[in-house]
This record gives sequence, structure tokens and C-alpha cells, in this order.
Amino acid sequence: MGQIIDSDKLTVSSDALIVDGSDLQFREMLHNLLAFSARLEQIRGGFANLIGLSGPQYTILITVQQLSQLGDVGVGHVAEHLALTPAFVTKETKNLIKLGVLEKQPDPNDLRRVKLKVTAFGETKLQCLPKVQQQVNDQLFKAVTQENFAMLHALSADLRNDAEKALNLLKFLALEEESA
Amino acid sequence: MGQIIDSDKLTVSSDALIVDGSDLQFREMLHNLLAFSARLEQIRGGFANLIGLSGPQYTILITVQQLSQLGDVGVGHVAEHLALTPAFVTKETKNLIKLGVLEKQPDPNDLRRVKLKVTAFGETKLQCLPKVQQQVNDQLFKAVTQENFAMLHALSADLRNDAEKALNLLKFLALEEESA
DNA sequence: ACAGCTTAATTAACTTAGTTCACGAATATA
DNA sequence: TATATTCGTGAACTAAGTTAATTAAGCTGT
Repeated sequence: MGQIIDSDKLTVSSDALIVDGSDLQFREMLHNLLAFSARLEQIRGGFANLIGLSGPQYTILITVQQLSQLGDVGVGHVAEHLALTPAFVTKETKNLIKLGVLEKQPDPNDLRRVKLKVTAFGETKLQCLPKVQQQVNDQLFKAVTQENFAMLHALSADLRNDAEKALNLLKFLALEEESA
Repeated sequence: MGQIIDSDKLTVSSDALIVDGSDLQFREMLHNLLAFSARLEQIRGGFANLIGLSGPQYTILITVQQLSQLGDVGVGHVAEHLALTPAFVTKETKNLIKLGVLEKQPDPNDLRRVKLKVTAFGETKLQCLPKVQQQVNDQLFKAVTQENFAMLHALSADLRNDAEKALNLLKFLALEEESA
């Protein structure tokens, strides 16, 4: 029966997320999502290892690849897209260059800037992956049907945006708390 | 129109995840989920900071609190639940004890074991949080309705399980690759 | 009853993935 | 032209873990 819990103790207040007066299912979901995303990163790291890269290196490499389709790619550009510091991107790109999968040229139009490009060797390395990725990703999202994929695709964008906002709200509330 | 892409280049092969012959939406979703979960951890870290803890410390503390409802809680128990090493849990519990929010007693029935408990002080600290959590979590899951919450709750459990399996599959495939 | 295996927690040393901060060079602006 | 800003970089640091070895306790077969 509907256990009514003191609403001051709930971690959420929206009706949509409370079942029988409890946030238990909400917390379970949160815990599941966290565990899921931890695995997701392990898996990405595993893909990376297949071609001799670390997880972050792989992420940076494919980000350069993707952003290249839209124009020139600089260190800052990659850093912003991945929410990392430029310093870190600099360090890892250096390793990627050493590995021969990335190249860096000064931008003739602005000599402060630098142009990052995946090398031909890097491209062939990346081409090895889909064969394994297909199998792993299929297993990973086995529970997703055509119907809920559309929903999940849309929802993931909302969640991402709202998470950004929620983080800012939290920062604001933390400052308030502090001064009080 | 349906851009048909060479299926060897897709990162997924399940029909449910391919739209117009492309895995673009799937990749977007993945990227969104990754970004979302990164924020999720930042937010958890923010909650933790409100009561003077680091993210992992907070996670361990509430895990002890939750597991305590079911019986005695040991270091290994917490480690397994969070998929961490016992060594790490040992180190962080020591800090939590120093902060006065956790206590540790030897288990009289088995002196190898140890019993972890949140102190009264720890409990009052944790009680400060729901006020802020409600606001932040509501913002975070604004896009979730009563209908898709049920779905998301179920799906999150499936994704978590399948991620475990997918990771094992990847490990297996990586070994195969290696020996080939 | 005790020798040998196993389990629980701990410790120390290390690794990885980042960060912050100061700086130099190039560009933009008043 | 002076000055402020932007971009990338290097060095030093930190946080969040891990691995491997160690200690202490309990279990088991003979």
C-alpha cells in the first residue's frame, strides 16, 4: 500500500517521479543510470584499447574527425566540445601525434591557432572498429526497440540540456547556502 | 531521403537503432548520454560538497546508510555494491570517520569483519540535502513525464544489465582479436 | 589439534585523467 | 601605439582510483 513518506526527506518533488509517495524508484533509476554510464565509459575505453589508445585519446580523436567535417578544428574547439581544458587537449594531442594518428599544422590565417587533422593512418585505424562496435553496441542496447528509440533519442537531448541547467541551479543554491 | 551508408561503417547494426540507413541518431544519443552522465556526477559532487564531502565519499556514505537497512555492512559489501576495490573503500571510510560522519566497529561474530554505520552527526548532515536535491532533481528530470518515467525506470535496469554483458562480450572479442 | 587454505581488511606504491596557473606569441581594439 | 584579449603550451599539482603485498582471522581435513 502507499507508504507515505515525509516529503521533506524525498530527493525529488515532481509528481511524475514519485510512486506511492516514495522516491525509491527514482533513486533506483539514478543508481542504474550511473552504473550504466560507468560501464559505457569502460566500453569506450575498451574500443580505444583495440587500436592502442586510451579512452580520452580515442574520444579526442573521433571528436577531431567529426568536427573536421564542419571546418577547421583547433585545440580550443575540441576542448569546448568535450568540456575539457585546452591544456589537457594539448597534452593528449601531442601523444596522438606521436602515435601517428593525428597531425597538427599552424593556421596560416591566425598563427596563434593550430589545425588538427586525423591522418590517413588514423583513419584506417578507426576503420577497424565498427566490426566490433556493432556487436557490442547491439548487445548494449538490446532492450531498445524502434518505438522507444525515438523517445530515448529525444529524451537524451532534453536530459543533457536540463542537466546543464540543474548544475547551474545547484551552483547558485550552493552560493546562497554559503552566504546564509 | 534515405541516405544509405556502407553498413560496414556503422557502429551498430540492430534495425531499431538505424534511421534512414544511418547510425547518426544513435551516435547523437550516445554522446548525449555521456554528457548527461558527466553532469550527473558533477551534480552528485556538488551535493557532496554542500556537506563537506567529496563525491566518492558521499556515495560511500549513502551506500552504507542504504545497506544498513538490510543488515550489517562491511567494507567488501560496500565495495561490491559500488563496483570499487575494497582498498579504496577502506581509505575513504577512514576519511569519513575522521570527519565524524561514519563509525567502524569490529564484528564480534567474525573479527576479520568490520561493521560500518553512519553516525548521528552523519545523519543530520545528510538531512540537510533533500531541500536542495528536490529543486535540482526536479530541474534535472523536467522532461520526464509520469508515462515515460515507468518506461525509463524499467529501461535503466535493462541498460545496466546489458552494459555488463556488452562489456564482457567486448573483453572476449578483444582477446580473440589479440590472438588472431 | 594443528597445518594449510581461504577470506576480510588494510597499507603502500603507483597510474590515469584530469586540473590550475603562469607564460609567450599573435591578434584585436581604443 | 599602447593595451587588452585570445590561443596554445608547459610544469606542477590533485583526485580517484588501482595493484600487489601483508596481516589477521576463520575454516577444514586428517
